[in-house]
Amino acid sequence: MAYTVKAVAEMAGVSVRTLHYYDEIGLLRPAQVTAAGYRLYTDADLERLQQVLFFRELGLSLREIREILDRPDFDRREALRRHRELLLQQQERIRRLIQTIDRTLAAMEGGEPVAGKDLFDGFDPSQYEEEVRRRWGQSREYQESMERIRRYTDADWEAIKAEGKEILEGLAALMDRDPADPEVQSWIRRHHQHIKSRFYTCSPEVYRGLADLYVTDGRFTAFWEKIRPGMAQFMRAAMHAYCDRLEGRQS
Amino acid sequence: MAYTVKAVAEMAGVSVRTLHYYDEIGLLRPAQVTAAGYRLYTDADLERLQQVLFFRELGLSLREIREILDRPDFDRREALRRHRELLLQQQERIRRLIQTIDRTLAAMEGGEPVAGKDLFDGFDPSQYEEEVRRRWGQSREYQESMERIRRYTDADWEAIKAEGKEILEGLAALMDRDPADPEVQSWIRRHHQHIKSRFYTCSPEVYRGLADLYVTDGRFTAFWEKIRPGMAQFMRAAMHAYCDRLEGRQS
DNA sequence: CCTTGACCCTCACGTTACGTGATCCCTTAG
DNA sequence: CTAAGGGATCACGTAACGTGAGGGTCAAGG
Repeated sequence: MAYTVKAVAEMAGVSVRTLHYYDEIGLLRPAQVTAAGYRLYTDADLERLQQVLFFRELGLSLREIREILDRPDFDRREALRRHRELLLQQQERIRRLIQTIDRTLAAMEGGEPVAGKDLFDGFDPSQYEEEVRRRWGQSREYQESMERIRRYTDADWEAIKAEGKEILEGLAALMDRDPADPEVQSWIRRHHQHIKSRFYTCSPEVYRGLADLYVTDGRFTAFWEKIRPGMAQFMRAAMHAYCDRLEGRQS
Repeated sequence: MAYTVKAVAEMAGVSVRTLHYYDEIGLLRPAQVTAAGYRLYTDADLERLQQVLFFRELGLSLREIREILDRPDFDRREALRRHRELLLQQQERIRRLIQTIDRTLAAMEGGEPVAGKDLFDGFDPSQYEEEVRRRWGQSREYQESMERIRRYTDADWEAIKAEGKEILEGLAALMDRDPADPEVQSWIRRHHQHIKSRFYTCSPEVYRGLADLYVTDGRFTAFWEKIRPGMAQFMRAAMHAYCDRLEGRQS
């Protein structure tokens, strides 16, 4: 019925120091202390610890947790709702940070062109080559694609680059429209082969992804990173082209 | 050409203490120190400070910023990309936390029923009454709606509650399907009047929102909070019904 | 020349939620 | 009786400053 610090620490998956600290700040006092100063915890203490850990997991401060647990008249729902608001703000902030980083990366990579085969502005396939090889190296499509690429001349690269630019601008134009719009569907079908030949693989998810381009950046990026590493960066370039167009700038 | 701490602090919008600290840790040493120990900053220092603040804004630690700025061979892009990964992880974590809070709130509110007119499980309109009155109190629809509600008997409330449950389950069933699916469109049209009479207002955005239900939770919530405070909670209840259905549980 | 007020400096402690020793005490098995 | 394996209490370290305390510097006005 009575547990020592070590026992509790192991059961709850926290350190002994943490229990000492919770005792110190009055968040979790052991039910009993022996003459020798040993802390002894009961099942009720364990239950309280579980609650503490739950709220800690949610990101509340220990002070707030103490308020919630000690004051029965404290409005827990209101506290949770307030905390939820904070989390939403953090989420929004992080979203903006990621956006800024993406723009910065794009600018940095625009500033120092890779001079050789920078297919699309801001998309450098060589950077992901290793991972791509690991994931698709065995597939016939990959082999064929590499073979094709090996035979390209400088003029070919120029043509491909121009074509890529066209695709980017097409994507930018698409984002205004309804994905169910037959014109959009037709555009996707028209460019299917181009995209496929360049990116080695194209699953049904990619089509849905193209139609889904207008969704928020967070989901957008996560989606593409899952489907195809490196693709997200290409898609972000398209996003930027779109934003530029919105702002009336000509790229 | 030489600025004192105060001048720099005001220009950059940081505290004097912050400049002291940056000097102390070697992140931003002033170009010159007078015999009396006064720090004097140059334009070059200001420029460096701008860079420091930029990276700080992105959430990098001061140690990392020092590495980035001091080592010209340091791969800034790689550092940014790594940081971006961290941010993505944080984002995912926060998303899960919010989800947990929502479930907790739903459980808490299920645990202590409001006993009176809890229309739908987890949706308590009285909670938002004040805001609703501020925003729509003047409208004729609101007045009429309140008048109707005032005349409801207990049996009416029971019926409405049952109907609400049906709508929730309908929504849950919808989420598997393509929003462009004619059946989905028809469902939305069928229930339009019901939803409208219950929520006082229904704009075209709401229809698009219904069709958009399958998007990620973050965007989902933000969208509904914008369209109609309190609606998000109702919609989340639908989400939970959906999840329960996925897990084979019957609610 | 002296004062006044604005500015500058260097400690040094407080913040959060513990991690990491150092040093010493208690309990129990062999 | 002893050794091992706890347990306890300091006490300092973490990141990025905020917030005084106590004292020096500088330019302008009397």
